Amino acid sequence: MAYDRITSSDVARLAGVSQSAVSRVFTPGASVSAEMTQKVRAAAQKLGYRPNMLARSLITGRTRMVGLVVAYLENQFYPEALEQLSRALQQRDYHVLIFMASNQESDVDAVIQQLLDYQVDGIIAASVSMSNPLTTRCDTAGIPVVLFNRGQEDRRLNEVTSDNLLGGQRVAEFLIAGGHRRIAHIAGWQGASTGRDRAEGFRQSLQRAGQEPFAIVDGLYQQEAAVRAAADLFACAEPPDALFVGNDHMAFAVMDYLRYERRLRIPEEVSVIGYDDVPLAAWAPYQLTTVRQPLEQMVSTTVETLLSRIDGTTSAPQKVRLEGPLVVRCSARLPKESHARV
Amino acid sequence: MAYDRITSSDVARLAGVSQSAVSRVFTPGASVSAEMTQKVRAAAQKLGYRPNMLARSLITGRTRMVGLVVAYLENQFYPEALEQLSRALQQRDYHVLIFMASNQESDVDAVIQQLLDYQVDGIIAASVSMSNPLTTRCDTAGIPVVLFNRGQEDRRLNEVTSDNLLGGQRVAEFLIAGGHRRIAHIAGWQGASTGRDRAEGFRQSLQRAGQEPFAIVDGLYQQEAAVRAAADLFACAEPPDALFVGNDHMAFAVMDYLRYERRLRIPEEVSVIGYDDVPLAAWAPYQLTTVRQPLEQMVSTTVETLLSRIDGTTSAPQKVRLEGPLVVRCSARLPKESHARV
DNA sequence: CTGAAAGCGCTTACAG
DNA sequence: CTGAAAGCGCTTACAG
Repeated sequence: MAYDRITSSDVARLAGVSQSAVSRVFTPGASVSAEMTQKVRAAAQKLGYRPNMLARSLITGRTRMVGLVVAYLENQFYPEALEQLSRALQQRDYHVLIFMASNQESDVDAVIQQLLDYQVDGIIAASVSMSNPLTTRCDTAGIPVVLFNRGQEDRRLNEVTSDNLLGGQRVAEFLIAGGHRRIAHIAGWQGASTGRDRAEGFRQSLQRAGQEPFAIVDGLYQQEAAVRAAADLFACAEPPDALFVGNDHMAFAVMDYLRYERRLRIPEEVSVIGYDDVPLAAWAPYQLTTVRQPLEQMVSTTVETLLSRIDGTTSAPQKVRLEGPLVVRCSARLPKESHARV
Repeated sequence: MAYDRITSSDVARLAGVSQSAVSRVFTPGASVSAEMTQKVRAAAQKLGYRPNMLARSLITGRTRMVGLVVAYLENQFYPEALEQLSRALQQRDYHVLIFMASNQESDVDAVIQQLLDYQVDGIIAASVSMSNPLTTRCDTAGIPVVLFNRGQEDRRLNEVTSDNLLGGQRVAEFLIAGGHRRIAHIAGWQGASTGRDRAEGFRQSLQRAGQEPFAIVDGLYQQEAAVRAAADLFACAEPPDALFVGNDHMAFAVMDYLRYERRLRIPEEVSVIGYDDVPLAAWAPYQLTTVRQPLEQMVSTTVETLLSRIDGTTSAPQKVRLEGPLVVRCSARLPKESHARV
């Protein structure tokens, strides 16, 4: 290094005390006299000294870094989650090492391995799944991981999701109550628990009401795929009168397609309901009726869960499912006796 | 630690070699025989050993971590930038320590100080400014910082921006050519170089054409402030016939206000032009004419600049200004002899 | 409360 | 090419 950093020994020399004393002054809870504290702080100040976190971490076994794995930031839900997660962690004096991953498991695994190399204290995986071997690695290394907005059948993994099954049910019920009879679902990616659960809830409620779904197609959480699906759905003579789209992100693209390409009026000619309630859903051009994911709660639960596992307070992995309301706006026809359900 | 990690000594013992040998096998470019490599790798494999990056960093003085400071992820420009920046860095085997900061300088400073504590190799500050003392700290510590999408008068800082002055000029010229005579500017935050430069370019071109701006008001890069400004502008008898809005994010809110609150048709009754060309600008409801920020180039330039400064290849800080085109869509009236200028 | 010493898990001259 | 040893910048028992 061309630049010589200032170490605790430099401070000790200047203050005329031992290096251990300097260390203690910067270790909360260590026993040091007021006089010592003052002398050391003065010297540290003068030299611009700050403890090297790396060296500290090597000994304490704690880096106060949390790894965050995230897939795509295109869907507005994720930047929001990322921002809130970061802020919450920052507030508790944890820092975020971020990794972008594709949905491919091999990619996720590589990324998590690197996180482990950096000795993060815990991992938050947002909307990606982990392989079994990697989960084992984290487990034996004692690094807790919590899955954010994604479920996976592994008891070693913590999970925070919203109640997607219930959400899917509510959408179907609302649409049925609105008098729709040809209800289709452009589903979230069926490789993800969220996509599957929402579809399953939808299916259940329809069946309970004695209706057949018009169709259920996988939109893969991608706008292009969703629009293609919509195009197929509306190519026939008797198209759907309602569309449940697996998330808001796809729903926006579908709405644009329906209005601008097919010249359909929403909700007069076709109702559309989304999932997530991202900020855009409330904007004037969309006014999307959608199921809200309780982001704040999801974030705080995720952070609490992770930190308490890091502290060793909680021993058993938790699977938390949070409820979110259907937010009624103008993209879907209202039930006869319209009562806003927020 | 309840969990004992596997160290190079463990591997050395199992392989029957020295600890240094193990280290060499995992150090690219070190001289080791094929036989040694094979023995060590086998043992490492068996134990699941991976070098501890922290310990390595302590010696090498390089963490291969880059600090990224970002303010708000609400404006779609930033998640995009963040994603691309992360991926580019990841590809070059650097990792991103992310911090959210407000626009307050004190907050930014605190955050950067923490980045320094973690011994990051370099810092990217997206749309935030740094105080002088902090810049000095980074400088004496030998930590290069590059300002992304923000300029600041300090020769020690690297900078990557688009040519905001030119962009502002082009917008004004386009609007003038379109026959507008009452052109207002809801500017980007005047506390930021981007906001100031865009406004200045706008002013210059108007003046050159012998026009007075209808008004220039600070929109603070916030949607609420921008809408308030628009409300004021349109409260009078003879409102503007064109609006240059300081970024797309504000422009969307302003368009919604104009259309849904004031029932104005765009561009028939009023033209709107934005800045950034985020993905949303191309969506059907907006079709926003806007100046593109060449994000890919900005990202790659930022990464190149930072890494070459980290490597010590480049010694003098660079200020790079990249040009971006005016993307003509449908939110602003076209000049008489309409020739698409992309 | 304070200091001398050991050690966290590595890399890197230094001999051989 | 390989090993023994020093050392990166800290924390933390251990004596006093």
